[in-house]
Amino acid sequence: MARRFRGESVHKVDAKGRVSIPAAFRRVLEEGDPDWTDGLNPNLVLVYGGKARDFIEGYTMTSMEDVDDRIAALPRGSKNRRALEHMFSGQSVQLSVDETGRLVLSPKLREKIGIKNEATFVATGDTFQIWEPSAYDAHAASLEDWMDDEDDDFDPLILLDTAAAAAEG
Amino acid sequence: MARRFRGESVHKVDAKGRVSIPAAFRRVLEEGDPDWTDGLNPNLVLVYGGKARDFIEGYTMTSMEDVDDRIAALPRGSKNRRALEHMFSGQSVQLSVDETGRLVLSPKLREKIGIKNEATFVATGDTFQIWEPSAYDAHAASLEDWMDDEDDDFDPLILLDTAAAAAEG
DNA sequence: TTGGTTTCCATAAATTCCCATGCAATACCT
DNA sequence: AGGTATTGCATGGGAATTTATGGAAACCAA
Repeated sequence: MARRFRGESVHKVDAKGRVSIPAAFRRVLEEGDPDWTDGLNPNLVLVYGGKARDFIEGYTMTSMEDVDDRIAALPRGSKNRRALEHMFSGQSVQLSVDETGRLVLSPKLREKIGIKNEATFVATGDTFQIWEPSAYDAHAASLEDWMDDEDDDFDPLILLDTAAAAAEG
Repeated sequence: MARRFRGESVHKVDAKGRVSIPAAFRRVLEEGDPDWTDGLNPNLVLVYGGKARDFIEGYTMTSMEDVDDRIAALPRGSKNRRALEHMFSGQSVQLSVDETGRLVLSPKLREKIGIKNEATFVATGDTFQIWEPSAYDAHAASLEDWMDDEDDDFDPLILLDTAAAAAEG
């Protein structure tokens, strides 16, 4: 596994849809783009499909290739394969980071997740997500409250205990 | 299990957020970073998530990989997995030790645990913790008081007995 | 020609890099 | 053994870069 995305931060989105990508994420995108070389700007893929998802998902070039390969391994014409192709091929865009470290979110993408002047970038391992800030805060709060419902000095790592995890799902 | 962190010490935090990492911890970080080689500076990951936690947790690269792998082994989309991803990917940073053995705590991290000019580093086995000194002192005192409540001739090693540990939590 | 796109230029604030100092711990020499 | 040179560690300060963000000008497709 290559270097992972880590961290979360909020950035301004201007009238043209430009947003700075967190600098730390740029390093990961660079490593994850086979065509990238020092001085160039890395490419990436944004997936905006999934009606129920209220975020856009960002992939490095290599992790997207990996997803494509796995889809290609499914039986041709199967329902699963077609659904995945629709989402990852149809409902996605490839673009590149610009000279100043920004990417441009087209009006279509902005509307999809309701972004206005700001966007929250969140790492999720080998991909990252772009959210409308308040939607993200609500989402994060629900996850955190759930964790805190446990013992006072609950250690989240307990969730890693496979037995417990299997029992609770 | 690789070499473990041991000991505790207090260090100055300057206006830029720079803090020296206890030298002994650096050796562990070096051993725990597969990319490290003599002359280079080791990388590490700081986890600052967990509303209830009043400390930041430091991981070596390999122990963090281990955590990531264990999270990846949980069912995709399960609540546990999402909560853990949120905490370990979203609420974490990867950074590297600088030339002089320091790391930089961003304002965000300092605020999280209320650090001003000093930080206490505490070993906890395969990870270490960074605390605001007085908060740590209080925490340590409560642990010690708890042990003192036991019998006069109480041997802490009794806590190692798995049956007893499971029964009392 | 109108709205959406790119390019190119500009800048303040945050972050990294480089150099410097006082000590403590250790090694070295005679 | 006694003293001296050497190395490592904790901290500071300032300069050099990188970020994040804004705006004007050149493009373009419909």
